[in-house]
Amino acid sequence: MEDVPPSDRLDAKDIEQLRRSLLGWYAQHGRDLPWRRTRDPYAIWVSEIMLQQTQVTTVLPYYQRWLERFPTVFALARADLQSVLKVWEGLGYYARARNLHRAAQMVVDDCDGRVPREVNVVMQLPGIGRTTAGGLLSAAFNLPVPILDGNVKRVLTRLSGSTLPPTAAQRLLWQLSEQLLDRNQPRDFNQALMDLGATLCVPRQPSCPLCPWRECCVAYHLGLQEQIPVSARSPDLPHKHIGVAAIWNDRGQILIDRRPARGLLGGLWEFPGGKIEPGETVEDCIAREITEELAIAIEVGDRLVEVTHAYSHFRVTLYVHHCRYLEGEPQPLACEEIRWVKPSELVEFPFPRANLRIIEALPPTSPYL
DNA sequence: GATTCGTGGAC
DNA sequence: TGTCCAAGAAT
Repeated sequence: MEDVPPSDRLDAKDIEQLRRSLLGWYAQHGRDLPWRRTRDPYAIWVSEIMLQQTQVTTVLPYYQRWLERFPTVFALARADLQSVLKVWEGLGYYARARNLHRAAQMVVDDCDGRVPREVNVVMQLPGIGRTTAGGLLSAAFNLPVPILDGNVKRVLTRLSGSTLPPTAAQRLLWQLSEQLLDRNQPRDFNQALMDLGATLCVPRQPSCPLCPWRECCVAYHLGLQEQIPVSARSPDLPHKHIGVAAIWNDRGQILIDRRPARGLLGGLWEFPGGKIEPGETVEDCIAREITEELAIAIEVGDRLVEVTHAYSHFRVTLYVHHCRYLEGEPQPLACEEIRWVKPSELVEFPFPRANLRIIEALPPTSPYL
């Protein structure tokens, strides 16, 4: 409280007005979303995890498919990780799927399949932080637990006109979120707050004239709604160049490997390859990487496709070549598992997006037969 | 506290 | 076309 000057503090009347106006706006303009039509804590939990750093329109088809494939926490808990990753394929941040799977097993084993109602308990589950805990408990059980996701952060930063440095701002915003939260309707209030940020109080060109909080918004009255919150300049992303091998054996099968369970794209399958060293040709790189990682001999052939892909903190270009398998038993020296599969079988394995584009470019049969 | 985690929408 | 940024958490 020390960092909030008394003159800037909201009094009880302001708070009540803010709650009323927001809930009134939400009743008219709130979005109709599938996870708002259920009170099933598991379904809401799934939506909360999928929505982390991911827009609603992207999540919708995944959410429906997920609940068809894993309708209950029990179904998810007994599924194997590969099938879980397959349903998550394309959604990104795959640790979310691994954590959700593990957390489901914990809830089944320790809580008889019921989602705990205490913040401190749900936050012990992998993949559930403070914001997800608040979203889950308020939406599923109508419990008064605050949230602070990207939308709410932007809304409250503008409302308060805060220009504090990140750490202090974070404290203030959590405090505001908790202070404003309507104890009588925490579910609707939190959902309304997120809708406000997602539909009106957007990063660029917010629709202030339509905003129910216009009168109380410090940024609006200062004309700073475009400047607040201040956006951090993005650092230049490094660009990695990767040689990739589509290795065919004499049975028309192609070699894929499963990445280590943790870290980038953990547990997903890929075509083997590695970074092109300075002064190295793509062909040399592929031959070297395959020797180092799989301990087999190949002949590098024609270029298949070139794929550029942007991750959150770097870019890659994959230079993919057909390769003919010559000899040696493939060893999983830098991966978890190796398989020879027919092209038609590739759809059964979870791949990252960039590799799906390789699969699209792949001929239905080996070019060496 | 700073990094590391994907992918696509929007402009 | 490039850039920002999404219902953040884990390390």
